[in-house]
Amino acid sequence: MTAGMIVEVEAYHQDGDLASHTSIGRTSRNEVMFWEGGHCYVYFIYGMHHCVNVVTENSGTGAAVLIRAVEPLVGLEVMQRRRRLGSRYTPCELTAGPGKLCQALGINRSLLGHHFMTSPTVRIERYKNFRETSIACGPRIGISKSKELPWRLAIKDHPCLSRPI
DNA sequence: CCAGGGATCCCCT
DNA sequence: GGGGATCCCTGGC
Repeated sequence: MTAGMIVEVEAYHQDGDLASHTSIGRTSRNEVMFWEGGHCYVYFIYGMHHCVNVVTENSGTGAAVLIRAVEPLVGLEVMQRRRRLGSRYTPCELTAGPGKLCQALGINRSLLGHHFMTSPTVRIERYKNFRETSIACGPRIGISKSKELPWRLAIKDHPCLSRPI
């Protein structure tokens, strides 16, 4: 088993967000983003990487939160093998980035459409509470449209962020 | 240390 | 037929 604490996310929404996969309407690719909140939306990008999202909102609304960084907590040796890192690495390198964390946690499209509360292979549960003042927000990364939306959220100054916020 | 480019596949136009 | 919610390695300073 591998596990970690989510430390950085980005929100995507059908309404007024041209960077969202759902901004073009419902297609076979983005279908799961229109399901009930709590489902797992995984997509493959740049020919080599997976990204994992938690669907949000009610059924019929195309919205999700992309998980961008995790602090690794359980199964670090497994993560190291999956990431194909040598012996010199810092724990955060395992999971500080949306593609990296999918590789480290073994997430691929076989999990597409699973539910994070009921799936036998992937789950999200409450771990810690953070004050609102310890959360930072800023522009999302790697997009060209709707850049202005401050929908990247992260734990302030956490060492495992994909980039400082 | 940083900027640039290649890898490589799926889905939409 | 082409772009993309990325990553890693290279080359130049």
